[in-house]
Amino acid sequence: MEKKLAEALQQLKASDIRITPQRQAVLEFLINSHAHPTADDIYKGLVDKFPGMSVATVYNNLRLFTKIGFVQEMAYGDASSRFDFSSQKHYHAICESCGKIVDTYYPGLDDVETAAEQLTGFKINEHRMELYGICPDCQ
Amino acid sequence: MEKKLAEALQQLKASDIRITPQRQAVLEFLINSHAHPTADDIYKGLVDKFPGMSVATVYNNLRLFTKIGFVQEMAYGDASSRFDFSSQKHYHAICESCGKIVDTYYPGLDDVETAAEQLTGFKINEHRMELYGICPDCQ
DNA sequence: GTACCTGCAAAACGTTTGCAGACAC
DNA sequence: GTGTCTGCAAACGTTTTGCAGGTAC
Repeated sequence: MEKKLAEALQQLKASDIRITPQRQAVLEFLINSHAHPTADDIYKGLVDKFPGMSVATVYNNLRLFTKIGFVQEMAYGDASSRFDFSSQKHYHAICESCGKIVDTYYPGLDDVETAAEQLTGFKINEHRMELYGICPDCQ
Repeated sequence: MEKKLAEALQQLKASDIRITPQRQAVLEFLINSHAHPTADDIYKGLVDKFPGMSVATVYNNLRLFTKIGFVQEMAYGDASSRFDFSSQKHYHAICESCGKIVDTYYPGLDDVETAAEQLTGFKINEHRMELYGICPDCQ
């Protein structure tokens, strides 16, 4: 875990992006969180440690991290976007009852991309998938 | 096309849902549109024919249609949701440059659902997939 | 006639922006 | 010291809400 953070910080430094305490805290929160937090979750989680913390700062950094590829923004129907520190490729199983999001893995869906390229003429870079259903707790 | 509309109206009638002119117009717009319109697109497209038309009515009906399964809401990052009259299962190819959304088809991804069920314990009902890339026009 | 639907306006909500001061480098 | 980042508050755009009147059945 600490390794991921150190790697990420190093990449920031290499890109001439300043490492402010707030920025590092947002990054740390994302790496340590397994709950796909919203911007507000992150804000609420950090405002104790950083009393003056602003939501704008959270959004600023989330946008930055998304742009450089550290995190993925997920905007699934719900009111607010969720953010995912994506270290490896995975899909999301979303509970239609309680809204919980669980990571799930499935290999070998790359041929979908080539198939779509032939069908649409797009040059596909990546794909995402969401599986909707009922989680064990809600069944 | 008219067939789809008639079928849909019949299903509404069978569900004891009133067929108001505005409701029918929203439905018709969705069926005839191949452009995955936003709520505002629909409103703008209908306000000429229905001078008093309210956005609230558009949203009311979109929510209703989503609930009974006529349409799918797509909330992909953009500011506003898009709505898709889904007659058959398909996926979306989204251009990262211009935002265009094109339908694409790919068979036999149902085993992903069963795999996810075993991994997560979810009872999966459906899945969606988005392919991100660059469309022919933007390449 | 009655319940549901519409239109209107205001409000709520998540997110973005402008700006002045602060701070990482 | 400089340019970027932060915090604050106001603004923005989309969506929701409450309510009074209207209309499909």
